[in-house]
Amino acid sequence: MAQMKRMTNQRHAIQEIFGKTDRPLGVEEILQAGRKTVRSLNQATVYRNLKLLVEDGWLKKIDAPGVGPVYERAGKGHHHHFQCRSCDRIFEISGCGLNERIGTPPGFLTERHEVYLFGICSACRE
Amino acid sequence: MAQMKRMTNQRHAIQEIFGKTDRPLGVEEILQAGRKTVRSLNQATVYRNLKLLVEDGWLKKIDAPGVGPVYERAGKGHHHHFQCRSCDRIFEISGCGLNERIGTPPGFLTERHEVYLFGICSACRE
DNA sequence: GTCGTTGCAAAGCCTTTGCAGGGAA
DNA sequence: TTCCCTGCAAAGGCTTTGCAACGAC
Repeated sequence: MAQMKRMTNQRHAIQEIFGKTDRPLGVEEILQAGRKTVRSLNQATVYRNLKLLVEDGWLKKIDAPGVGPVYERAGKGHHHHFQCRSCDRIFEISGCGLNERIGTPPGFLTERHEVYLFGICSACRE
Repeated sequence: MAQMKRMTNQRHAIQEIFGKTDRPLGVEEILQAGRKTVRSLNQATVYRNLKLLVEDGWLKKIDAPGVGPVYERAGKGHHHHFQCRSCDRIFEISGCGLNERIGTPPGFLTERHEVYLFGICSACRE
């Protein structure tokens, strides 16, 4: 578990952003949104806080294929993600629909899985 | 489509590697394996040829979460991948196991999907 | 006053690119 | 001979790290 011993304006600003979004956010989005609250907010600070918040179990890092890492609140229950090939944004999708038993090779042990859907989001379809 | 106008020892060495493996390979693995045939093989050459072979439709690039990109022969039919958290190697798994009608949000259009299983491969379990 | 945090700049990775020489056709 | 391709080194993009100043408690 991380230190997280002091609450700063910067960290508070970053955490607040995740209360106002329903989709995972990338580093640059977080930086831009955070600067609306703390104008001096630095990239390195964002990286450091994201790392701490992940270690602390408050955030979850998602490595969606192709785009960089995105972050969402941890503890949301089992779900997967949709990635728009037009705007590159990631969206949360509910449910799972995967039969895990299928395909695990003999002798292998499957512990978890991730499903990514790719396509066009509703905003980009219009 | 790419140029690919001349066959070089370097490119031939890289292509040959994919005839001898049953799992997707990363850049470093390809470089090391290729140097067994062409000792002067350079990283930049590997990157350039991988890009050309993907554009040419001979290879497929897979962005597995967490590890860097890996490459496999194209045209293998619909399948997904297993990633070992011990050795980080990626394995091909047959079949799909995904219920197609899962969770695409209203207004979204799903065009394709990827499934990643994570766990321990048989070699690492021993 | 402590010492965790921040901003800035430098340093690290990984990947791409510029360039001159080399080799396939 | 042509000009695509390679090796090398430099440059890019993203992320991490060192360090002095700052500020939460």
